[in-house]
Amino acid sequence: MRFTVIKKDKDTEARLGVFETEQGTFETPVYVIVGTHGKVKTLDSSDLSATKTQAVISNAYHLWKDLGDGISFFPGLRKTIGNGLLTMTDSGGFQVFSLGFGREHDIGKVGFFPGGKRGGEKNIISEIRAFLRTRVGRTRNEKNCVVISNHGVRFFDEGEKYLNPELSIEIQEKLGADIIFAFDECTSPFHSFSYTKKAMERTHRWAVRSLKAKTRDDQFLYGIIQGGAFKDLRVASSTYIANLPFDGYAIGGSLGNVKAEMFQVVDWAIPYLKGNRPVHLLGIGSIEDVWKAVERGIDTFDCVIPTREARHGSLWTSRGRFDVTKGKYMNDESPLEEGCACPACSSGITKGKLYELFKEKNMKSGYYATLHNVFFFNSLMENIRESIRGDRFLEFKKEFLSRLNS
RNA sequence: GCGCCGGUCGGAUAGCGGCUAUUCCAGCGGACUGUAAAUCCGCCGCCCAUCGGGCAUCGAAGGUUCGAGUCCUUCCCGGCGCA
Repeated sequence: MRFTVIKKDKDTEARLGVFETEQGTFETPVYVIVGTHGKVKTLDSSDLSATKTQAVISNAYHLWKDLGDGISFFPGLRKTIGNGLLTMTDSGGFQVFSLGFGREHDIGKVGFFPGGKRGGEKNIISEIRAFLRTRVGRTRNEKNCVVISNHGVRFFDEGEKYLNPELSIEIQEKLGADIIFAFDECTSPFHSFSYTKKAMERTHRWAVRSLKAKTRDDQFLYGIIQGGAFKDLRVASSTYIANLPFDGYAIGGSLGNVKAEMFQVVDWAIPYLKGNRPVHLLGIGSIEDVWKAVERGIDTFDCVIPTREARHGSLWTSRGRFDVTKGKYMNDESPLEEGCACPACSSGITKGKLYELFKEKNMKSGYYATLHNVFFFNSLMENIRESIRGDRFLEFKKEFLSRLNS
C-alpha cells in the first residue's frame, strides 16, 4: 500500500494524490462516505459504485458492538463493503466525546445546539458556558455514558464496554480496513485549556501505545492531532504526532467555538506535518468546508452530511440545499436537479415523487435522497481533482461558489 | 315524524364539572460536520410584544353551578335505525 502526491496546485496548497492498494488506485482529494456500521445507510455495494463512491469509513466501536464475538470471523471490510473501494475505520475516539460530553450537553464538535434551537454561527461563549453550568450535575449521570482514564475508556451506552489503544488497534486489524486510526480522546469546543491539554497529552501517550499495538503491515495507521482551538496545543500536537512513525495524519477534535474559526486549527497544524504523507480531516464536510480543506492540502475527509441530511430530506445541488419535504414540492415534477446524472434523477425521481415518498415514510425516500447527495459530493470531488490536474483549481472554485449562492 | 348516536384549530382525535383543551397528520420555520438520532427542535384561533401580555374559543342560544367543551332545555346540522 502506497500514497504518492502526484501534483501540487500552482496557486494553493491543494494537491492531487493517489492511494495504491490491492483494491485499486484512488485519487485524492477524496470525500470519504460514512458507513459507521459497515454499511452506508440505505445503499448497497452496487449503489456505491453508481454514486462514484471511492472511499468509505466505518467505526471500530460501533462495529465491535454490532459483531460481538463474531468479530473474529469477520471477513474484513475490504471484502464486505470495500470491494473496489478504499476503506477506513475510525478508532472509537470520537465516541469518547459523542457518547460522553457531547451527549450530555447536546453539543457537537463545531456547533452548539441546545435542543436544536440555534445554529453554530450564533454562539456566544459566555452564554454557552452559563448554559452548560445549568446542565452539569442535573444530567451528567443519566446522559453521559463515558468514563475516561489514562488506561482507557469505559462506555455505558448499552451495557458496558471498555476500549483502550491496544484493543482499538486489535479491533481495527480484525476489521481490516486499508486505513486505521490511533485511539484518541476527542474534546469539545467548551473544554477549558487545561483539560484540553491534559486530553491531548493522553492522546499522545495513546498514539505511542497504538503504534506499539500494531501487528499488520498492510494497513496505514494514522496518528491523530488534538489540542482543540488552542494554537500552542495544536502546534505541540502536530509536532509530536509528526515525529512518530505514522503512515499518515488526521486532524481531529474540537475545531473551535464558531464555524468561522474552524480552519485556523488546520492552518496551525499542517505546517508541522510531513508533506509526503496523507492528511485526513476528521468529520468535516459541508460544501464550503470541502473547498477550505482541499486548498489547505487535506487529502481525505469524511462527514455524515451527504448521507444524514439525505435521510432528513435535505438535497444538495449546485445551487445549494433544499428541503424536499416542504409543501411546495408536493406536485413538482422537475428532477431533484436539472441535468443531474445521479442514479435517482436518471431513474425519473422528481421532487414531487420524493416528497410523496418522504410523507408516506417510505424507506425508498432516504435511499433516493442518499443516492443523489452522495453522487453530488463525489462528483464535486471528481471535478475538483480534474481542476487541479488542469491547473484551474481556483477558477473552478470561484465558478462553483458563485453558482452555489446564486 | 319518532328513536339512537354524534358535531372540539385545515383533517383526524382526547377530554365526561375544576380552571394552561390532548395527541397525530398536514402546513410553516429551523437544525444536523471522525452517525446515540431515515432524527431532533420551534410555531401552528386572533391582536400587540423582547421576556411577556391582552382577547377569544369546543354547532347556536339559553339555563344549572363558585366554576361548563363536559350537566339540563330548545334549536340547527350530519349519520344510522324505525315509520
